[in-house]
Amino acid sequence: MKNAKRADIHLMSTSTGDALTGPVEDYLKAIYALGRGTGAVATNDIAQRLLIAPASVSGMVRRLADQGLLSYERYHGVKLTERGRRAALRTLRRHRIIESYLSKALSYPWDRVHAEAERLEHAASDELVDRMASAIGEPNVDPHGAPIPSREGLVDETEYFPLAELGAGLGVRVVRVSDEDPEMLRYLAELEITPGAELLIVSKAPFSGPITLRIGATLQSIGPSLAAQVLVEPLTDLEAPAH
Amino acid sequence: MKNAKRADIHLMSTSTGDALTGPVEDYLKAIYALGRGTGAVATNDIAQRLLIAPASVSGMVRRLADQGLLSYERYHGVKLTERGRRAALRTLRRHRIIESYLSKALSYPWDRVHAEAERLEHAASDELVDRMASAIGEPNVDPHGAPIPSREGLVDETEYFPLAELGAGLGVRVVRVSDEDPEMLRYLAELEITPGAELLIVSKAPFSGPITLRIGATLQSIGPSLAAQVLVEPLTDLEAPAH
DNA sequence: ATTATGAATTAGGATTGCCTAACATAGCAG
DNA sequence: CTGCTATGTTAGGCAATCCTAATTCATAAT
Repeated sequence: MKNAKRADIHLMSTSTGDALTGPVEDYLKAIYALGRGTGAVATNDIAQRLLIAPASVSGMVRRLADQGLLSYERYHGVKLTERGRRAALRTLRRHRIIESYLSKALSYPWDRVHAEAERLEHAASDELVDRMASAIGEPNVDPHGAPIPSREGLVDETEYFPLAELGAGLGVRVVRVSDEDPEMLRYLAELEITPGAELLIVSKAPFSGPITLRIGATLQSIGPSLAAQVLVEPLTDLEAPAH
Repeated sequence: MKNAKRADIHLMSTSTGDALTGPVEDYLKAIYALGRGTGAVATNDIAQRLLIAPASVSGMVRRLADQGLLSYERYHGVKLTERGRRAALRTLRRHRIIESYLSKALSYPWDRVHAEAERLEHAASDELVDRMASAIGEPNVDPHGAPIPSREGLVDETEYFPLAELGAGLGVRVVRVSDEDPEMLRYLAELEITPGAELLIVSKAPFSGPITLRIGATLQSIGPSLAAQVLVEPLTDLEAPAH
């Protein structure tokens, strides 16, 4: 019972009594993202995502397993338990609500909401997050199009297509873009490639060449690595953009 | 140069390049509060305020001195340096802006804004805090009446009188109440003893007895320890409340 | 079946913050 | 001026996280 107070210091999220630290929440988020909810994740991939040495991940992962947040077999990767998954989704909800709130209520620039939310998600109480959500009308997606888990821990897990993988001639609607790189986000905004935008894949140069898109009235070419970060859904013929 | 990354983890406030941890910001705030800006502070008092063992304070205080945030002589208390004072005021500004924002923009209950701000102040960027401030019209005081330091680190340091120290017969305006105890705040709100309220000290029972106040049309008695938490300014005769 | 290669783990450290127990100092009371 | 009591400090530890270096394991290629 000694040192009982210790953990209070970086204690997070003032909520349903878990009390996870910031780093722990980050690990869970990373594992969730890498494993798409369920599915085994390699410790090296966690390390890479969090910019942490692989050795450090081994240690942390053991502790998380002890806490029942994930199951773990030496040398065989990691899988979130139901508790771990719920904790990850709670953090994800916080993150995305905060992003949405910053964007809508405070006109926070969309390329920077991610970084800000990355810190606030560990400090905001459930009450605050809920107030933010209701202040902006309980959105279902964040500014980058990522689905926001419900209070009950349900998420839309629909999978969309990376723009890079679809063929020329197809009309698509942008559903979601990757949110981490501010510079990329600024560029995408400049091209008007944002969630909801409709565009036509005009052509794809071979050998991973540039992809030409018609966006509104203009044509733009983007590289395949950028196109891989843009998730889209095909438009039905009925709603195909006029050409 | 090893372990250079370490500090990034709990790194705060994304700002003018300092990068103080949450605990460090808390120490500086405490020392500022106890020393009223300048003035020597006893390590024991810091310990008491932060609910930390005195021994722990000795250690931390040495580190803060090494970082040039305070000056410190063994056995003779602690004093903020100019840098320390500026850091404390920055945190104080964050705290109070956040409180004000939560209260005004999100209707956050006034007895809980303190606790929430206590965590957010270590995570919010300067940009966010500034956006919050301008969203609510750059307030000068927080919901409890505490003055908000300017971006440049200036604060109104006017001293007011604890209600407990003034004599019967005097008309006063409530300027500020202590913000830490939610229960007390709820009670004060119930009595309508909130910043801006005008009231008349009707009588003071001797031997630290209750103080009777006329608030609007009603009479209320409060104990001296509560009255010590309420700071007021005397009304000029011209604006004395009608009786 | 053996071995190279890459993935993952252990070993050994560092840092921040906090704790308890034991010791030291200052400052006043006599 | 001596000694008590307050207050403060050191000593020794622990827990969370991270790091580098060295080692172990899994597996695919010989």
